[in-house]
Amino acid sequence: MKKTTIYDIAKELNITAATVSRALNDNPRISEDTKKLVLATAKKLNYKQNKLALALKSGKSKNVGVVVPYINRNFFSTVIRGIEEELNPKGYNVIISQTHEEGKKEIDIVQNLLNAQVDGIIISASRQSKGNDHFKYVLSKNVPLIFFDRKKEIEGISSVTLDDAQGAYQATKHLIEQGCKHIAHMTIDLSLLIYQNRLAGYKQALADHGMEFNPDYVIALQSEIVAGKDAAKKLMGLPEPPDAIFSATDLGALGAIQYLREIGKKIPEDFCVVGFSNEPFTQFMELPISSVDQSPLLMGKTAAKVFLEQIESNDVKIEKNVVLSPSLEIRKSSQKTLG
Amino acid sequence: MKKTTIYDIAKELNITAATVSRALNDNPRISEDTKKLVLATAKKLNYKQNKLALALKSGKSKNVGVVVPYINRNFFSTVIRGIEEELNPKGYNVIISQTHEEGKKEIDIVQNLLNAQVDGIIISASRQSKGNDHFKYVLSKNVPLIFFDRKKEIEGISSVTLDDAQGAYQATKHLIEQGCKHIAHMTIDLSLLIYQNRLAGYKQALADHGMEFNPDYVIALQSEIVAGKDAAKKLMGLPEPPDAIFSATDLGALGAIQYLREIGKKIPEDFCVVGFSNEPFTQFMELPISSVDQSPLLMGKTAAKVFLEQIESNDVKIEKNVVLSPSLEIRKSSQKTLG
DNA sequence: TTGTAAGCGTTATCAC
DNA sequence: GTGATAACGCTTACAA
Repeated sequence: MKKTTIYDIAKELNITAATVSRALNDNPRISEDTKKLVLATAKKLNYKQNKLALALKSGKSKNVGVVVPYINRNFFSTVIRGIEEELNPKGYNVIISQTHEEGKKEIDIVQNLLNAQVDGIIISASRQSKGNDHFKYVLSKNVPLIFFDRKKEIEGISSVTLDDAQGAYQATKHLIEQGCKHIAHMTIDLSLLIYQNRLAGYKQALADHGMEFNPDYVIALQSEIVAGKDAAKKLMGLPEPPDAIFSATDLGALGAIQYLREIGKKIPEDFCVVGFSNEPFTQFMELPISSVDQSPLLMGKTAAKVFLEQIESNDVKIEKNVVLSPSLEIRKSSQKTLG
Repeated sequence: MKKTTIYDIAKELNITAATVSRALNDNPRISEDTKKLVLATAKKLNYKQNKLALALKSGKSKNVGVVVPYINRNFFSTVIRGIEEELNPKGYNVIISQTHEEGKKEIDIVQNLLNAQVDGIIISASRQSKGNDHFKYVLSKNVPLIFFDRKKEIEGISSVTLDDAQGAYQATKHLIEQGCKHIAHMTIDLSLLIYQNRLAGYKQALADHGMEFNPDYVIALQSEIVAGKDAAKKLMGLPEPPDAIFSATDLGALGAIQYLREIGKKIPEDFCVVGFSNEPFTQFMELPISSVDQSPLLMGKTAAKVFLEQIESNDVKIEKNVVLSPSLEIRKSSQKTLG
């Protein structure tokens, strides 16, 4: 079955394609009669607009590229869902790509999206992202670029991030208020801004409450449960072991909890733990884990809105940096006192 | 910065756009010299092929639509990841859309993807999918359509699914072998084929082992933990309560376990539970939950391969139905005996 | 080996 | 109010 074009409709009605186009676009200079006729035959011939032709002509593909490290991480897939829900009603499609945290892949993907004439790119930088040239290049092509969660400091590029420091501050403060005296911190990759900020928030909270910062209490791990267990073991082997852990990841928190229970620690009575990300599993556990929520759905929607603003204002270089506030979800793993 | 086209290169070299095009496409009839020259100036002018123009001309957009109920479900996002990993290296982009389980949205999305001239559609039918006309329509446009996981029986349409019955059979058989005498089954929506098949596998396993099927032991719930709890409560209130549950979802299994522990049941000693989907959280729990793995990554890759085959064979109507074998992951929640 | 010109399906700018 | 025509950027017969 051949695809019907506006020419087919034109031929059918003995008018010209231009008229058909105008009628379909509800151009006021077209008579109601012809409009009705065109619409009717369009339906009859099952006409569907070819978006590619429109895109080529207009220079707008109505596609937006979304780039994440991995798609099957709850945080990222939920951000994408937020973006989708905001952009689809406006007629945009979302093209997703994953970098697998590779810097090279990130460059390729951005280039590829540009070739595909996307109208914008919404991206969370990969862990090994190299340089900023590919990002600046996007701007030079007049294509809006918006960072979310993991940003890079580049002039003229907007971002939607979480106030990681504040989240860490809240978590640490909460632990202090629970009466914890020696709070350790598990982190991942301190070359990433988000983890630097979480560390900073942790430190700040300690300082604000007259507690000393102990470098031995900060331990970096790979985002895995096993690593969390090992780290907890290490911490508990210190001359003065901690009585609480604020982990920059939920899996780290989980691993720590597993180890602590193995050695007979009672949680939250003897030991408190707070994670970060509010992954779904944290609430499913028999011992639900307190965690800092990153509101990924809102982050996605916000990033999409920033994109739309840039498109509408027609100025790619407007830098807008939205910082979302985290919210601490207090659960059993850190709740000594009720209420 | 204006985008450079092959015309810009042509002008620069005082040749014609056609020659440039051929040179870039490594056409053997172009002299090595001009090729080199073209490539060099292409690089110099920072030329990037406009995929839209290519798509319009060739009729192939190099985009594939992937449609799922929700993207932020581990199963679906992992299938998408599989599709991506298979298709990206072949130069395809993946456009994702979510139906939110709505039949109407499914129709709109399919139509929209067709307008966008996708080269194929890979879809898991929405729960409330209405009719088959929109699917048949895709075929009539000569666009390959592939179902995964949730399929519809339509002649000429390929699918990649899991052998749900076999998975259910394995799970039930395993429970029987653990010595369970009264095995209940939690399901969700029996209007969906996958749940029908899981029920069938459960029944078959019972029959094959001389156990009677008791309709009171089958209970349908919404895919939520609370519902799982309630259902477990109901089951335990029966004159002859079960001593095992095979749940068609992991969340259902989790809810059941929570209730059972509340009333003091020892798992797996007194009661065994097996879930379905092998969601990540099942292994994180303090009491890891046995579950049937659906190998979503493989499912995605396989669906992508089937799509590629259809594209290459140039015949949309080749029906190929791949059925993947599930594998039961035995964990503590159902492991009375070791080994 | 390279140039010419048509065509993919739209929309926009002139005309009339 | 409608028609002709050019243009978006690329590929591809057909010529030369």
